[in-house]
Amino acid sequence: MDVEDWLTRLSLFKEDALRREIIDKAQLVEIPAHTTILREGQYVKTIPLVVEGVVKVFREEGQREQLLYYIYPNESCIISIHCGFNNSKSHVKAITERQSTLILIPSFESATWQKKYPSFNLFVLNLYQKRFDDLLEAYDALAFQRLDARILSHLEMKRDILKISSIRITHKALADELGAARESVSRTLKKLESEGKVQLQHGLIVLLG
Amino acid sequence: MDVEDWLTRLSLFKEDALRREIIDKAQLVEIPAHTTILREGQYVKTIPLVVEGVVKVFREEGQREQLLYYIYPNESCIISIHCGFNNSKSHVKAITERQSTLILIPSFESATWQKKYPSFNLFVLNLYQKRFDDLLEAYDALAFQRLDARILSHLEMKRDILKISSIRITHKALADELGAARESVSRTLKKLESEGKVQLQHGLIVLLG
DNA sequence: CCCGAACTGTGACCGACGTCACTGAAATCC
DNA sequence: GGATTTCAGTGACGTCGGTCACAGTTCGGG
Repeated sequence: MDVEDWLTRLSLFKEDALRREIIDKAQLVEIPAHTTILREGQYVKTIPLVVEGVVKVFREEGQREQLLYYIYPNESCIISIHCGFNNSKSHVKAITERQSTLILIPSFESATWQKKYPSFNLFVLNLYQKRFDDLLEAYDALAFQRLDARILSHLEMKRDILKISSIRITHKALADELGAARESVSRTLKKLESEGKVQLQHGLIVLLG
Repeated sequence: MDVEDWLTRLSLFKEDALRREIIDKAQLVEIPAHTTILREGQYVKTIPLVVEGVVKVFREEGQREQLLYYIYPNESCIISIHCGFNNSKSHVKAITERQSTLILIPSFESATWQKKYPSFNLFVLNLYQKRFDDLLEAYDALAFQRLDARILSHLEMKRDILKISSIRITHKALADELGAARESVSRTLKKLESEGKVQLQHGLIVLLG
């Protein structure tokens, strides 16, 4: 599979001229799991379009991290586009959650392409919309929900995406994603288990109900 | 001042045809302070473009509210556009902070206008960018900052906008904007006063330093 | 100028969650 | 199959901020 194959499959960009420009200027990369693809304070020169795998985007401060959202196939990181536009630094970090395939599109073209190609403009716009929703949801969770509810909905989200109700994750990793302490997560999971909402095994959480 | 006058003054929309469409279909309204212009669960039919005054946008859940951002002159609420686009319900509330003048633009046109008029497209895009930043900042504050820091930066933000370092606000109102309890805000303000960072008078907070 | 309403200050208390310090259990690796 | 690393469970305790209950202060209108 090369860039052209993926573009055809994604059918995100309608105009032939746009596809040709992307094929010409973008490169396809395979990235192993748990690799940083965007760090804080970095100027962003490419838009990473995820075609396979998952990328996690989060804020980091000191020891704590706070998940913003995940990027799934067919999507990209709005923040890259955002920073490319404003020529500003990134305030977030992005790492691959597992082995992933990305198309790296140079971002300096994006403003031009948005003017020239309606489908590229729509792509960016849809992305902003989606991320805005994601962010609003994340904000909401932080502002109004307690840890038990946050854990549960986080797990449900994972289940819906992976389409498996047995989620392979350690308490530590879960805690990190939620910006919480491992001990609190362990305790809360125990509570959820006693309430019959999950079932716990070593390195594995099974959602019930 | 009518819609046409304001549009000329704002110089946000370049195309004559677009301006004519807006003048034709939009209406200018004066809204008193503290009036709800968008409530939760409502389908949104108009884009409120603020030309004078300030509008506060926030999430509400039970008794607590949580500020998302303010809309100042020349800006609009991205959520209205967002909901118009997806024909989805609003998840936020918006109220005027003071007497405000708005241009209400019917939102069902917005998708068309974005295709037809570059300046309208840019307007929407810039709005998404700005709000995305605002939201990210709000999220950050919630995730990583304690009340004293949040109060201080909130006040500084107000100062920068109003260009006055004496901010006329009650502790209750400030607490609401931060989604905190009044007593905590009062106590924290006292602490900030003893640290020489602010000066307190009845209904007034003066930023020092 | 007085009274009631709105605003502010403060103590007592509590709940949620973070931190520290362990212990025990599973998994992994020679 | 023991040793080591990683993961999970748990008690003790601290901190931040919310809630409750009131008291004191300031303001604005009749």
